[in-house]
Amino acid sequence: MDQTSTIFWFRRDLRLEDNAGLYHALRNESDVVCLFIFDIEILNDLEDEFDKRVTFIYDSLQTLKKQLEEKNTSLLILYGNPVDIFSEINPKAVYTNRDYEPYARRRDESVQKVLALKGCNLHLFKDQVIFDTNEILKDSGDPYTIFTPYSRRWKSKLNKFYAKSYPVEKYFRNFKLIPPLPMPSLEEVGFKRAVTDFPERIIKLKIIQEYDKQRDFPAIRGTSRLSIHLRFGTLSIRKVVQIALKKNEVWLNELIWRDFYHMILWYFPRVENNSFKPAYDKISWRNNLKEFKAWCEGKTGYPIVDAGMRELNETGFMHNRVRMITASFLTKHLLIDWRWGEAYFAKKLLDYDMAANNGGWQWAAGCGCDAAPYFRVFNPELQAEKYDPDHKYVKAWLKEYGTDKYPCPIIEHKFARERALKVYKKALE
DNA sequence: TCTGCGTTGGG
DNA sequence: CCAACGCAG
Repeated sequence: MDQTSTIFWFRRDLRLEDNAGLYHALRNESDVVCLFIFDIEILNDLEDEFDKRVTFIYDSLQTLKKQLEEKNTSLLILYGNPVDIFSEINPKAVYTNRDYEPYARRRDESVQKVLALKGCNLHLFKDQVIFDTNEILKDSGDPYTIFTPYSRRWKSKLNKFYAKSYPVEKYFRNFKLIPPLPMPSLEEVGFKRAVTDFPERIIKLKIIQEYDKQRDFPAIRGTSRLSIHLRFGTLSIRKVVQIALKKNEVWLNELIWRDFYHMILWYFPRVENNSFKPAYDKISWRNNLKEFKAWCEGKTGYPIVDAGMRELNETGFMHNRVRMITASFLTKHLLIDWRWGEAYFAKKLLDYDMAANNGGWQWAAGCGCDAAPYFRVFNPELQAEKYDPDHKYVKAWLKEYGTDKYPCPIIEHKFARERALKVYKKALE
């Protein structure tokens, strides 16, 4: 890499269209070379060599590379530790989009230092969210910790400008002209191809329009299923918000939750391993291994819980209503530490995102900012009656449902509920 | 040299 | 959305 070239570093923004950092790189510089790094620090923690998300990233990179090669440039794909890689090259500048997770912040800080020694700047841009962490604050300058006032401020600040797409195409001529580069195989980065159907990268307007009426019924295709695309940036949040603004305010709220949890993780990175409300770390979790295994495998004897876990295990997806039910069951009925459940979802979810997953789990366990009150214990039978009245969802995922092969409940609801209230209360007094 | 309006850039 | 800029008149 010579000093006349500028690098655009792709991370969780795997698209050319409406990409903030890429736009700025191409507008400010010439000879822009695109780079992706299979980050060994992240990949080493993935246990399953058939990890579906690595396949998704790999396929997205192939698409990206092809698009770039149509423009007579290419995508440089490396494998290793990003700090080591940047210490060995000498570009004019590096452009990239901001990442809010604790590991990513440490990594980017180290990369910035390594580059600074060579007089090279790392330019970071907001791309992942509509409002950056410092753009929605209370009058006091403090971050919000309650969703509703945050969302009010968010909505009042939003205008056409903040949801406007970046016209990246205008500057495509500033890519460095290079012949196609070789692409490492999945095996070379330590993985094998997972055979899975990934949700389509299509915003179905009919579903969005009905979102508020249908989103709670897991048997209905009532949610957008865009989460994986927002996670890896194969879709731009601005594009999605433009549609939400026109079509459905309830759905827009879900996108605001996403900004909210990114902001929370940024200002309170300790939530990665700790309850937002410290008192909740005094709960004496039972952490029974056998019960945890039953929950993971979808063998608790509560059909709605088990169906959700089977859906997760088989597809890497779980309907949001069922995410809340399974999380409530694990933390309240079984009194298993929310971190165990969070880690299991992190391993399995295609759309796994630390900010959203951690926020969701702390919400369910009651220990999060603006969480469900601890005495709200979902009754899995009532939830099923309400949201899966004709058992369509449950039957779709539990082939043994209704037969004598289906297990008896591993715990009785009324007993579990009272035990949870007692244990929580004791920790909080 | 002043004014008005379409275009562009900011994030 | 709003400010700055450039060009026409």
